Amino acid sequence: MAEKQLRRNLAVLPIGTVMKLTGQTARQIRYYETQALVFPERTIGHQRMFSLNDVDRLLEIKDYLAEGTTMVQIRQIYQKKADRQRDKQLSDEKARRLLANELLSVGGLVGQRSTISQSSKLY
Amino acid sequence: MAEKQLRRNLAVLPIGTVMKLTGQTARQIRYYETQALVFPERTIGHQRMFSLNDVDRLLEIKDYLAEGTTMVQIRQIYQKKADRQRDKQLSDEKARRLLANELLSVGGLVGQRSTISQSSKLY
DNA sequence: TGACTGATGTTATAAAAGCTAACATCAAAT
DNA sequence: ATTTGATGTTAGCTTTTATAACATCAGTCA
Repeated sequence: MAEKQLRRNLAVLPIGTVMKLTGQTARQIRYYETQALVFPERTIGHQRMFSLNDVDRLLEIKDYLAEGTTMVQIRQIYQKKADRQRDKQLSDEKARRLLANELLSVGGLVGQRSTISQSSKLY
Repeated sequence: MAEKQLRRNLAVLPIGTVMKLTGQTARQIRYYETQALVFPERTIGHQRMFSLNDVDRLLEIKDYLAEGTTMVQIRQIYQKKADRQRDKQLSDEKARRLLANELLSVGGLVGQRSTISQSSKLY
């Protein structure tokens, strides 16, 4: 019981759902997009589709605004967070590369892969 | 990182999303509803809204049909599952009642409640 | 104080997505 | 040869979403 979960970055929610989930108006949500605070995807017909991560961020934005934080400041907060994230990615990458070299020079066993079960790829 | 999850029975997905998630056509999904295999909720404007549980069930239905199982049979399968579930609910209920009585007759400490954190109720 | 800005409301108009209902198809069962 | 079960297709209508423009209103600041 209780197994598969929705990938948090999968854009599946229309704006109406997001309104209910966040208590924000469509006007607000769309405005936050123009301010580069959230980045919903679009359907072929241009309708916004949000992920759970988007919803979380909107809830955070709500809190920030309630504290009096301005949107420019909020954007900067997320920008810095993204930068740190990017740096971490890079250093992790470097670490992995080093480790891989290490292993290669010793055992030569890189490239082994276990098969991935089908069900885990559904959503 | 990675905390809040979507309640699996919260109806938030429009039929278009469900189509993509299941690979079924709107026609099929709606027909399965007429056959009492899924029970999406409706918006005020009568549009179907599905939960993750609904999506799981639709994927199951897909497998059943591929095996040649008929919809009547599928409905019966779910019916029996629901019946067993109901029985279990009832016997659990009885067990809890007995336990509560037990505790009452000894300590008299029933009715204590811990507060529920706000965030856990968002979705 | 008066103009400006930031955030949101409101309204109009158009397009996309969804709804029901009816008729069509087609393979499998009877 | 019919009937049945599952699905496709089409038409007409409703709901939801989109963009854009104008309105409001509180707070800031010269």
